[in-house]
Amino acid sequence: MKTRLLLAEDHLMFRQSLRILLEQEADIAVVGEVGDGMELLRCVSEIRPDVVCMDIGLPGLDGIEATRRLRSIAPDVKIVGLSTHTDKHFILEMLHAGALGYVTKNEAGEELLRAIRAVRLGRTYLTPRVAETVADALLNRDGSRAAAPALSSRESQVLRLVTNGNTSTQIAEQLFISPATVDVHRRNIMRKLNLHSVADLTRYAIRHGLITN
Amino acid sequence: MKTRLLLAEDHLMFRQSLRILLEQEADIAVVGEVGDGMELLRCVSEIRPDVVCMDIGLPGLDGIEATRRLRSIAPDVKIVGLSTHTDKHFILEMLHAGALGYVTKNEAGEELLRAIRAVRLGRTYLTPRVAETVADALLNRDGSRAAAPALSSRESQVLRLVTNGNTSTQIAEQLFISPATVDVHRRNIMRKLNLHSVADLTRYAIRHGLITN
DNA sequence: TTCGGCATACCCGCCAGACGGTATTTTGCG
DNA sequence: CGCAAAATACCGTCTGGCGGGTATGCCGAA
Repeated sequence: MKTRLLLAEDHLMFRQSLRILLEQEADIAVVGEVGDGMELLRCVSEIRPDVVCMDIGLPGLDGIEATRRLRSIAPDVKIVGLSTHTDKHFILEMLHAGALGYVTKNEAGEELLRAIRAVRLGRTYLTPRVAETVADALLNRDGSRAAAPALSSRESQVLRLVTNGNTSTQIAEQLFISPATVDVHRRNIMRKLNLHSVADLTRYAIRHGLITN
Repeated sequence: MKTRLLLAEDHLMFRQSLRILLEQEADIAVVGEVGDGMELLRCVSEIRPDVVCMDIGLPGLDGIEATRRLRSIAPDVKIVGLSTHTDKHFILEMLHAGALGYVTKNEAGEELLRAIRAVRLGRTYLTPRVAETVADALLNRDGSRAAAPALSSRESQVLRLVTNGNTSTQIAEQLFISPATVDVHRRNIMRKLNLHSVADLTRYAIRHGLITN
């Protein structure tokens, strides 16, 4: 019995070529392709795949949210996260949402095959590189916090102001606190998020909807 | 005689599967794969491909700069730009740098084949969607230019690197120019755009599709 | 109650960002 | 060919980003 696979990936060209790669394998049958999260949820009950390869960057409904919902409507469908991101944030969110495997697009197709075969059997599979990232996150003492490096409300506020182009002094004036305190907040934010420049912070803030663009 | 093709694409998995897709064609032979821009420039004189499929998001040396340099060291090699971006900035920069074709990853593999076959003959090929974007850009020149004064290609490149979290020194190393020059570029960018912090630049770059999020 | 997280605040230093000039070479275009 | 623009490069100054400490009071959870 072949593994029934569904590809959820927004880049058509990648999806097409990945399909060809996967169908060269004797034990895998690609039974469907979708290009966005809503489409995935609509057709999964009809297609009944064993495994879904889920890109994180899906339009409409992102891969993490799609995974969460897919778990609730079809708990026996196994999910492999597939992404360009090596960022631990994405990996942990994806696993927490219910993915059993995670592979980055930087890795060989062989890795994806391993992941598909493992999750098919209900096992988890992380590529060595991904596993390393997860291990690092766990060893950083904050096992629970590492998944969602939650900022305090004050820190979020400072982050928002920093990424809107304010200097520490300007922020201090707006919040009626000392510039030194703002500085400490910013440093704590950077430590928590493992980011080290205003540009990185700004991209993070936009990605997480803290500021509008 | 088959078209000798070289793939320059940083995501290994996409590269592998694209290779399989392309090699199903009788008139195409994939003669090499590289994962970054410097590697491309090193091996192109040895491999002597007819056509290079160039991803814009190459690490080390981005696709636009790699295209520019490739044109100077091997002018008879035809280049197809390949990117996730549909933004006119990227498309125009890439074409200006010397690419004959441009295809986005959102499109079918068939489009890439058309582009490869066209540029092999020295013709240009833009997918309909890309052509539309280019046409829009040309027609809307007044409005867009007035609102946002055009950056030179070098300036766009520096802006991209700055807003990706690089320091002037790092940028200088990547572009093989002096940090002082990078500094001048950044100041010119800021003057032209009337922006005065890295955070502002980053939001601008994201808003205008110069960098991904 | 003790420990950790949070918010507040300050010390230090280093270096990069921001902004002001000036000057040369290269290049694109009419 | 000649000009304008771009790209290259250096000279300053000064502020702020960034990271290393340390310390205080408060609060909630173990």
